[in-house]
Order: sequence, then structure tokens, then C-alpha cells
Amino acid sequence: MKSNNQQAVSSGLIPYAEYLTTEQIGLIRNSSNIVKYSTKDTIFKQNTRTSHIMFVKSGLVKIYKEGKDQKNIIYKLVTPDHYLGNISVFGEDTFRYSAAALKETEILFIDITIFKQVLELNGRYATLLLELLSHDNLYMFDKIIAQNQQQLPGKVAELLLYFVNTIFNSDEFEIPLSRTELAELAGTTKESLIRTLTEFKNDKIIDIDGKKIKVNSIDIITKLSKLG
Amino acid sequence: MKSNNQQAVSSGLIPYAEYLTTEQIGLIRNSSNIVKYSTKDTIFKQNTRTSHIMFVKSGLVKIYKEGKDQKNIIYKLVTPDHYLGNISVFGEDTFRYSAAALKETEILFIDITIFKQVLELNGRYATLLLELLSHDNLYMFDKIIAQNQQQLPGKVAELLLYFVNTIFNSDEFEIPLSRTELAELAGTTKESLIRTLTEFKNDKIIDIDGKKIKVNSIDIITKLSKLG
DNA sequence: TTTAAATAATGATTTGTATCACCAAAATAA
DNA sequence: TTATTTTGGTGATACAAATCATTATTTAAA
Repeated sequence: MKSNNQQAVSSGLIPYAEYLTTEQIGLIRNSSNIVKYSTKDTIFKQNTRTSHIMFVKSGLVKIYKEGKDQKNIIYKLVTPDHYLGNISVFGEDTFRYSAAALKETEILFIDITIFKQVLELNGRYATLLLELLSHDNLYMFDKIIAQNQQQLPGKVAELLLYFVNTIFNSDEFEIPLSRTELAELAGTTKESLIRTLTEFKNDKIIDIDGKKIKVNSIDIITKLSKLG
Repeated sequence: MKSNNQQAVSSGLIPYAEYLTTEQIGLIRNSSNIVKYSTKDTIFKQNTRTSHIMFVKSGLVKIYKEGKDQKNIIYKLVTPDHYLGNISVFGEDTFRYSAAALKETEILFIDITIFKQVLELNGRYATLLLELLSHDNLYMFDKIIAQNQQQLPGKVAELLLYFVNTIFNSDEFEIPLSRTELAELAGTTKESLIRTLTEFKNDKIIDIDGKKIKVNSIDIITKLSKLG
């Protein structure tokens, strides 16, 4: 954590504060701080100890597993107003994966002990988190399983839908990821990803110019993702 | 749910009852019932409404996704004293997958509304579930990702380790699954699975006789699973 | 029991995509 | 600026595993 980048935490910044009492908000606020990261900064590394709950305030974060010979797998991207890593820090005392900022990012750090205290005091809040966690995990689960079963066109279609529906909420966007990273997210290799994107471009399903992508036919992309 | 197979629920049967007050145990007990299933019985089907939290009391359950042309994917098996489906019913109002009994199985059904009431009253219990859910999901996550990346020998080695370490806690066991189901769990095809098992048998790593399997060298199997 | 259906096993063939090799272009450092 | 590294892109090849085809074996039904 970079102490030189910290800033005070106002109560409005506490996630889902409407479910908390003033006292509980105070508890969390006093054990929280915001840290700013620049593009490509590491937020945490796998196998280090989990001491904080992290909540993305702004920016974009990739959650990834570091494999041997630089073969990473990107699990997911995290957009603002989401807990980092599905709050899965509850399950283990060390991180199972790493996180890095894909652009200028602000993270709210909350001391895990204090956070657990609040949860135990406030069943309503704990239940809310349980629902968030469940939802998130089901979604991720399906995504991974689907990816597993699909072949290239399906995988890349799924990737594009992920950007359109979940990350950017738009059919036109600029991806802050390299081709290699896109492949790591789609579950394939750089070469295969590029080839498939080029095919989609030739078929006029998408326009692509460097990191700028425009999805022309979400219908076709959706069909491809379902077809596998 | 088969009402003819129900039976009364004693307080000792409530999961993690030590975290609950007498009153809360009463609440849950009054809205619970146990249902018995025979081998191959369906417990629930994907896309049906979730109205109960389910807890496996005895037996063995497979959680699977039904794909087109009978191509199922088995996510996991659930052994006694575990919630069905990672309590993930919190996230959605319909099941995302199906469940079926692999042998004589008893399931404790708890009304979901009552259960949520108790959770909101008891932050301690909710936090416990949050931890269970987190842990389970991290585990599953890693398992699926690992499987995804591995090739045949690694996948089958992983499958065997799953039985040895998680399901049977023994290096000798009788699997209540067909070869097709084993393949669905390992993430491959029936033919490839059989071939790989035969190879392992020829290499004396395992003994296999129908559904009876004995793992002779967990060392080699572990190496194979790590090697990919 | 005999018949039918489901499951297990093995071989031959096909195919998708990872891997390898290489070059172009862009970004970064010197 | 030039040099160096990283990223993007294309073609040729290799290979693992899915698919197809067929037979054996077990299990369930008539």
C-alpha cells in the first residue's frame, strides 16, 4: 500500500452505507483509506496476506493468476463500485490471485478485522454481501464453464459481450488491454485471438482500429457465443 | 419435493446450530423438512425457482449443467454436511444448474425466507456462511481454472485427486458414476477419459476394476496434476 | 431365460488451435 | 535522434484430443 497516496475517507464513500448505522459507518471510516494507483501498478500479488477488504472507487482493475512462463490467466475485470475479488478474502488468509490497475484507479481499503466486526453486528449488511457474493460467483462460474466448453469464435464472442454488457455498457469502446491480455481473458493465445478478431472484422461483425472496437452486430455475436 | 418421504427435523440436524440461539433454531426447524432421494433421482432442475436452502445430510449429489445434445457438465459432487450449490441460491431466484442423487440421499430443506430472516438477525451466522461460501468458491474457481488449462493426463489426475482428497478421503474407492459422468466431471469425453485411465492402469499408477479404483501412487498423480 | 438397452472399451480419422518462426509497427529508453 | 524493447500481426506446422465407427460387456426389461 502506498501511504503517500492516501486521502481522507468521507462517509459517502463507504459501500452500501445505507445499510449501516452511523456508528458502524464511523468504525469503518476510521479504519479505511483510499489509495491511488497508476496504470499497470500492482495492487496486490497472489500469496501475500489479506489484511484489507478492497473496494474499487474509480478506474479499472484486472484480477489474474500468474502461471509459469508468464502465462497468466485473467479471471475478470473489476469496474468501480465493486468489491475486489468478490470479497473472497473471507475464505482465505492469503490472496489466491493478483490484481493490477489497467488505468488510473482509486481503491478504498477497509481493515478486515473491523469489517468483520461490523458484519457480525449487522446481519442485514452481511446478508447483502452474501447476496452480492453469490450473484458474482454464479456469474463468474457460468462464464468460466462456458468459456471452457467453447471454441475460438465462441470464446471471442463471449469476450466481446463481456465488454459490451458488463464492462463498458456500450457497443463501442476502447480497451485498456493488450492483445495478449485479451487472450488471457478469453482463454486462448494471442495469435488465435488476433486471427479471430480479424475474421470478425472481415465479416463486418465488428470494426476494429487498434484498441478501439465497435460491435456492429450484437445479434451475430450473441449467436456465436451461444453456438460455441 | 416428495412430501411422502418427509420426516421430522430434530434440532441436532440444523447446520452449524452452535451459532444460533434456541429461538433461531426453532424458527429454522419449523420451516424445515428432510426429503429422501433414491439413486438417479433429480433433486432440482435448472431454471426452476429457488424456494429452499438445501443441506446434504447423507448420500452423494452431483451438481451439473445440462447442455444441448445431452452434453452435460458436472460442476462438482456434494458430500454430507455441505450446503447444496454453495448456498448460491442467494444470488438468483432460479437455479442455474441441476442436481441429482448419485446414491440414497437425504436432503434437509430450509425455507429460504425464514433462513434469510435468521441471517439478518444473526450477523455471526451470516458471516460464517460468508466465509464458507468464499472458501468454497475459491476452491471451485481454482479447480475449474486449473482444469481448463490442463490437458488430458492432468485433468484425469486432478479428477482422481478430487476423489481421494475431497470426496472419499481414501485412496481406494468405488465411484457411483458412469464413465460418461466421470468425463463430464473431468472436462473431457468418455473415450479420452477411458483411454487415460487405461494408460494410468498400464503404468501401474492405479488399479481399476469396473467402478472400483485404487490409487497406488498419489505422488505420481499429484505430479501429473501439477504438470498439467 | 431371451431380448433389448445402456455402458465400456479400442481403433482410425479429422480438426481446431497451440506452437513455432518471423516480420511490422509502435512505444519506450538511451 | 537512434537504438531497443514491447506489442501487433500473419503464415506454416504439429499435435492433442474430439469425433466417428465398431465391437464387447454389462445391466435392465420383457
